[in-house]
Amino acid sequence: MLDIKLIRSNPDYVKEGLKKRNSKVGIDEILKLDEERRSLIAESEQIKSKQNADSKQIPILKKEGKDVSAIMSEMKQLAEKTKLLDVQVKEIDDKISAILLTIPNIPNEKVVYGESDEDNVEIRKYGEPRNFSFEPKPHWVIGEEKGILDPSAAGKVTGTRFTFYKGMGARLERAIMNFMMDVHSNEHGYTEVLPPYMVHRNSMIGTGQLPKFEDDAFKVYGTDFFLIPTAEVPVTNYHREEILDAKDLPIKYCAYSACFRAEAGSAGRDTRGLIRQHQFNKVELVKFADPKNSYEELESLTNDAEDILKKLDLPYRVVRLCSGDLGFTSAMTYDIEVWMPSYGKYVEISSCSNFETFQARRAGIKFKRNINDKPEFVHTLNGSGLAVGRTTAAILENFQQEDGSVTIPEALVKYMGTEKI
RNA sequence: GGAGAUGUACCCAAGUGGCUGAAGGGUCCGGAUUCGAAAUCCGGUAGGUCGGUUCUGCCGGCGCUAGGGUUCAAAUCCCUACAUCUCCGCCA
Repeated sequence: MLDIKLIRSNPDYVKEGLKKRNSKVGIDEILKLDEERRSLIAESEQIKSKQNADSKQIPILKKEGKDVSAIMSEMKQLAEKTKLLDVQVKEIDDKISAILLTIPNIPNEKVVYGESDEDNVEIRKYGEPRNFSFEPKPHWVIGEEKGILDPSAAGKVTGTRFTFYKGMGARLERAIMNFMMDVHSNEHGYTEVLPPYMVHRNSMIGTGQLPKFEDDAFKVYGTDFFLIPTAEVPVTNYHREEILDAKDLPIKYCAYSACFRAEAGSAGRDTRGLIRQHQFNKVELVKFADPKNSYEELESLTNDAEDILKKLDLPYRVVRLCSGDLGFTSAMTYDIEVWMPSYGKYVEISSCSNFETFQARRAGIKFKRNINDKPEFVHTLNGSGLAVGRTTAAILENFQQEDGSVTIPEALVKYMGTEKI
């Protein structure tokens, strides 16, 4: 959510920023409503001030034995008037916030204009895609041949875009999860969190999944809960409606969770394999940072995610998303893309973003520099550290051998208890 | 799922319709005492948010878990929701 005061005081800056996203939103309408709102508030508060002063007289006059019926009936009229005004203010408030909730974040100035992921800017590359001396198989073929991935059983039990992992496949997924959590909590200084997998509507609004993207989420029938699309939602909302202490910043959490996405609108894409599932595992990194150094925190968060790929010897590159590919809530995002032989290209495995105050304002997450200072909104950041299913896929594909086996990256051997599968 | 209790500021806590935006503690800040400190004593502040403004201040609205309602007037009465605790039931 953008700051209404920013829109009020500098509408051209806001419009300019949103133009990058080709977003046509009602800034002018907001300005009009805002003005209307403030004039109604002024009127209502003036009356209330009189009400408060005058009704204090009532008990005093009563005590003196005077007649208060005249003043009481006058107060009644005032009360009716303010009630009416307050209803109008509420209506306008609702309209304003409904619009505000659908306005995307303003991109950081470093974010270049672009239409699609084609225009993303490559920042750096690590490792080289392997030259296979044989025809490499896609991970879904490896998975089927080795009996470690079974999407058709999941189709029978649940439906499309679900997978059973089995035997060494299930163990590999679990090994990767544990490895990632250990690295982030032991080496990178994140506090481990295991969050709820369901959240209520306000949490989804807080991190920006709602109200605009309700079709992408799974709603739990008969409740007001949503299945989390990412641990970002519960973990960021962990500090909702709080005022944090500046000396505790940055606060850093890592969380494993299953993630649930309806994937509305991606019918026919990535239909095979682990790339696009309704349910997948992910380790998420979340930071609450001082606005003064949040972009440094974004760099280090991205590095923390990259470190996993380095330790696993997987080739990857980092791109900065252009405005057209940037998520609704983000001011700036680095995608980390791992080399996926079956796709013949780099595929997203992590998305690391700085939301600046966009989520903090929605979720009410503030901090104070000093005890007597006014609270300010924190900057929230997050990134996958990493998507586990896609990591499994990348390992199966990148480390497959001609004889059909898959060697296990050194760092995972102790978690797997074997050097190859 | 059933029954009951509770929800007041940073923490504890008083308060059943009007002079209570909130007693009293604690915390915190300043001072006295002391070589210094502890203890003690004196004094002071009370969070947040939305408006206005002649803007490092001042004025006003809201605000006693949240949302509604009754009333000229609500922390106080009524309704709903949520959370916490205790007991019962069920259960990994």
